[in-house]
Amino acid sequence: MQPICIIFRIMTKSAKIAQWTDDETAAWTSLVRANQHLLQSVETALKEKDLPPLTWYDVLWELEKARPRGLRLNDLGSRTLLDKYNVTRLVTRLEKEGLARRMNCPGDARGIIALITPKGSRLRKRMWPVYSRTVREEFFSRLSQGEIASLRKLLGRVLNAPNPAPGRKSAKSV
Amino acid sequence: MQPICIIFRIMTKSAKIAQWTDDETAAWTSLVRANQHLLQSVETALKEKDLPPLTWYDVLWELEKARPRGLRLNDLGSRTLLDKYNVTRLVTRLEKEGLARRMNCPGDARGIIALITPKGSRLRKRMWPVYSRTVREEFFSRLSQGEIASLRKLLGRVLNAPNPAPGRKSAKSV
DNA sequence: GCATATTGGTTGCATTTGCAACGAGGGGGG
DNA sequence: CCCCCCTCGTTGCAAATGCAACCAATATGC
Repeated sequence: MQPICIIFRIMTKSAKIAQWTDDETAAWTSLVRANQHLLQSVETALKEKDLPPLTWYDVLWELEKARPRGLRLNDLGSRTLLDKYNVTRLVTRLEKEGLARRMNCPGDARGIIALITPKGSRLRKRMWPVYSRTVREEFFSRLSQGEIASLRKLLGRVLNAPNPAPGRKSAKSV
Repeated sequence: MQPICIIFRIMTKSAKIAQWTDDETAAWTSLVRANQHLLQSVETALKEKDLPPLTWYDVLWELEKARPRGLRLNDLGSRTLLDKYNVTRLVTRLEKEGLARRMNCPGDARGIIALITPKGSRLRKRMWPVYSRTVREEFFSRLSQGEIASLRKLLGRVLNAPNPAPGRKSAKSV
């Protein structure tokens, strides 16, 4: 009724979305910073022991789990959230180090299957304690089990929401 | 008493740290993935509107807040969690686009102060709605206010914990 | 069956990042 | 004042990343 109300209405049209509460701001920055800090710690710890970066671990781990049949590069990419050109080059590098190898895909002539080698397995096993211990020290040990569970729930909610892709929303890729 | 117990004891010596519960694993991967997904969404949204990447926003925003006295490159780096060589180059790029400028630091001849220009301010203002809306849609809107608050609390705990000495796991760092 | 789109993977090029070394300036102890 | 060491910012070089074009193989439409 009063002018102020009208102004408020008009403002909210465009500004309401743009305004964040204190909690929202802090939650967002904490998320970004916590993640960055943790990843940084892991990378540093790995480097200290002359071990390759975390991305290598992720790939090796996926290949390890996919043993012995291996994994299409495409699937490897979607599991590790790596773009395909990045997968190509990462696998090439792993291959060069003897940690993985490529194989033609039986059913599909354009597909390539990546396999982990014994050397790759051994490297992954050496990386794991460093990775694992850092995350425990910097992350898990600072929260109770219950808190970890609720963190899982909350963050999972952010991820599992149906995400309308720009342009074409796939029905559901579950 | 039983052998199994002894084996367990021995195992835990080295393996306990390395073993993650289901909740721990899921919490960690959710954290990494949620963060990655959100940042990716923001970057995509910005690119769609032909706007510069998120790092530019962060820097511009810090400079905006530091107006009109500006900010030492060093401080700018610590606020944005950027390495110093990265700050140097980012500011150079901004300068080249007329979004910021450098100034000698009065009290300290080796210091450089970065200032935002009006053009920089305008750009930041144009970026904000895109940034803000994406985060709201993909993050805030999927949680209740209470959940956001507890997320803030939990993640804040991860960040604010004092640097613990390695080898000593605090029983409870609450 | 053939033209056309789509998928899977690779590669060249430009941009960005990480690392390590450097130069200039400042602060403290002799 | 001089020397040593530290901080601040920059830069050269190597590696990683993003983008877009590309080829080969498969799926789709007529």
